[in-house]
Amino acid sequence: MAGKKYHHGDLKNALIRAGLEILARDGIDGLSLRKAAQEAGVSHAAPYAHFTDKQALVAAISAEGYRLLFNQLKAVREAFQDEPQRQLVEAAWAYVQFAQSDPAHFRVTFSSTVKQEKDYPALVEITAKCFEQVVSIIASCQAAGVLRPAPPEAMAVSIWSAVHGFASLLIEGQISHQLLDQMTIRQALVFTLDQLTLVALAQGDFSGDQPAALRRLA
Amino acid sequence: MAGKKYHHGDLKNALIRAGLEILARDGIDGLSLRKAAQEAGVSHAAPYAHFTDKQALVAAISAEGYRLLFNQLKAVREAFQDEPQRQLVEAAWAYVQFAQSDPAHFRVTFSSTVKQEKDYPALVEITAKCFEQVVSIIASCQAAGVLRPAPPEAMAVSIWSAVHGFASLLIEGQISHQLLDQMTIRQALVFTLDQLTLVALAQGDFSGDQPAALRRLA
DNA sequence: TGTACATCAGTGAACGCGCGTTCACTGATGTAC
DNA sequence: TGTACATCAGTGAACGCGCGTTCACTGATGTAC
Repeated sequence: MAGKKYHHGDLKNALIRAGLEILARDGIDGLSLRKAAQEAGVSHAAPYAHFTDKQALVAAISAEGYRLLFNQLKAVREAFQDEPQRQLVEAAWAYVQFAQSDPAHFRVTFSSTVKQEKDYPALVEITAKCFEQVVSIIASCQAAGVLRPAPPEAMAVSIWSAVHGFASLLIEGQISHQLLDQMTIRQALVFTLDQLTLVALAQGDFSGDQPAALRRLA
Repeated sequence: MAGKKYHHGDLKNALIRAGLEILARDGIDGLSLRKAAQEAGVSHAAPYAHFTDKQALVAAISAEGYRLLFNQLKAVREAFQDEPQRQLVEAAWAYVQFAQSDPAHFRVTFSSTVKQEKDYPALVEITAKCFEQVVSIIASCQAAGVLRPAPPEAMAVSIWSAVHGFASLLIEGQISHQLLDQMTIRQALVFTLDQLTLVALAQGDFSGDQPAALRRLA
């Protein structure tokens, strides 16, 4: 769409996309406004027409991460409308896949460096929308007897903690290779969720042979 | 012990301590070799006599974090020798308190920036020792019927994920204020652990009024 | 349809900064004799 | 006990770098008439 014109046309979004590429390629410490400008094919001062400072770009990138996640969570809820326990598994899996596919973006998204300021209402809003999706899934799992009855916000924090911790430890390379030799990442995730639910998810899981994997480990 | 002598005497450890102070004060991006040298009262080139590069100092600081945690886990096991479920709660609590009391050190400790290299055997070793402590606690909980029977390494990953996730979300400011107004951090942690155990921890918990807190939320 | 002009997204030079790292050096320490 | 010397932990100047941010500017765009 945008050629080599003087006016770029959609530089703001181009800078966000550039930032995502830099994160994927160079990691979190490699992200700079100057590099984003260069990646977008624009002089290093141009970004200041669209972002007041570096933090504003980081906030936009973080919001983009939440937006990505929100869309996935919504899609999962729609795809498995009457299967709350499957919603739970697939939502968690989407979360872990986000972390795996772009660890630096995942880290930026959930880091607080930006958040404490209230200067980014769009970020706050999409964060809240994400959390609502999680709470909805949790509530429907409780209604279906998949999760214990308890205040859904509290339960959401517990489940989210487990999934977020799993994703974090995974991308930081902290999960023992011994374990990952014996089972797939998805199986390890479902095993973890299984500890939190009242019904056995693993047997209903689509990858099939988790019990065998566990037997091998024992 | 060390005055203003030309030879410092214990510069290596002084640099690690300096690094910890900088982390606490300026956060992860504020950590530099030059600042650590200054904080230790030494010229900015002096650290190179003890660390080959910046990464080596970071690795040492990470190892220090694991050492801290290891000591706490060991102390918990010794203090509650025949109460596995209390070991579980107090170990998790020690972990969360580490994160809360020094978030930047906590992040550095569990970040992989360094770890992939095998150049830091001391770091790898203390990491493994920490994980062993966790596995031991989990295994004794299983033996006591507090946790379901399953390969303890797999169970350890699940529990660790939940606790690590909780600690991470907490220090990134992601846990809803609404929830934290209704219950203490310890209560929220115990609630989470409760979802993972076969017996109710909350009632045996020492802070007492968690059920009331939950009732308030509902 | 054509022209004057306001708007504003971009440019490029310049600023000051802190960083990691190297290098020739120097001062203190401790050991061999 | 005293002296020569090797060792090595520290110094301070210097390197090159990329960064965030500002500033006077310029070129393209679109609107009023």
